[in-house]
Amino acid sequence: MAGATCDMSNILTNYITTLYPPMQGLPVPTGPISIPENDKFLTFSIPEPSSELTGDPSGWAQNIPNLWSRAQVLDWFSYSIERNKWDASTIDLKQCDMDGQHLCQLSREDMRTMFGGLGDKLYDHLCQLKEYPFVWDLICDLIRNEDQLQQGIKKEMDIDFYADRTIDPGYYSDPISPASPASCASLPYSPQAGDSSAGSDMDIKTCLNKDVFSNKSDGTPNKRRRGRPRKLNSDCRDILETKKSKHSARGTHLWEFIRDILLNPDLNDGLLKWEDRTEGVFKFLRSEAVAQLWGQKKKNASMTYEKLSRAMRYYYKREILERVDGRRLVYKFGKNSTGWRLSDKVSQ
DNA sequence: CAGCATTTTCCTGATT
DNA sequence: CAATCAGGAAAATGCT
Repeated sequence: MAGATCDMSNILTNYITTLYPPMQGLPVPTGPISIPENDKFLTFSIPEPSSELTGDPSGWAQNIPNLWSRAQVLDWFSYSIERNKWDASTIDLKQCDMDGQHLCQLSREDMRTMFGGLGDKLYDHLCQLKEYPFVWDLICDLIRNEDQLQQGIKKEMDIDFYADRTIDPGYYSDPISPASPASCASLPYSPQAGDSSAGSDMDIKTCLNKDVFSNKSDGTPNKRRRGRPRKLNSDCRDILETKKSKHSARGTHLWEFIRDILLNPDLNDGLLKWEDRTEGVFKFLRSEAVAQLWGQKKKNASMTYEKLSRAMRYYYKREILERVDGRRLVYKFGKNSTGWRLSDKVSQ
């Protein structure tokens, strides 16, 4: 795959923004990226993104938030205010004077107190940025597995990259939100109007406005949820979803969701663990927490491990998972799953 | 609109 | 006993 590096880097850039809408419009890191391959390193060059806005004068997007300088923090605030079409005069800029480390220590509540309705947006975006390194890990993983990369790109691009540039807000609300252990994980499920990170520019303002008053006034068609209707009562947690945009599944099937958590041990806050990395055997450590996250992704607060596991069992027949007998909470990836293997020695 | 894919929900019964 | 596992059924939603 030596000669293909140039093409590959272009593809990668597209791939990233396609797969991770939260990164849309963000400056993608440029320059060389090295991936260990056997005992040498392969170096790819990531070109300047050709996308529209690249408003990042101080380079905050090139770094993880923790490492931001005061200037970069300030820049990020400006960017966010602009991006959310927020009225800058309502923000006290003195509050923005802090370094990245300080910024990262703020809780969602802090943000709300300091920045009102914008607080949630800021907090969510920050969570995404913290996950940035993970995105690169994933990309590296994909590169190592050329097959998978090709397939993935083809699939994703066929579907929506060339089709239209409208990003489905519900699609990638949180790439791997089990990440951000300290911050996001401890949050109670917070059902903002629309997905908070629903970055799609088109209705971000609407979302913001709804956020403030959001009481699920009606008028919304209120579609039914996927699956057989619940029997009744359960939990009348109906604070959810103001509107359900399109669908959310595409590209994020349950097994992929599980795989992606597994692939990111640093940020995988003890949710799942590999039992046998090479064989693809893994175990749920916090089954209900994983189910909740899955539910969050699908905007379904009533997801439980019980139901999630039913879906997992359906994978046996399709050989996406293999059965592991006698071991509770243990599953194994099957031959029809991809993207989890460490050394999928790719044929030349 | 039909039919398919992929869940989601429920349920009964068996195991751990 | 509480969690899980096993699957069958039925139903929902998006896609082709």
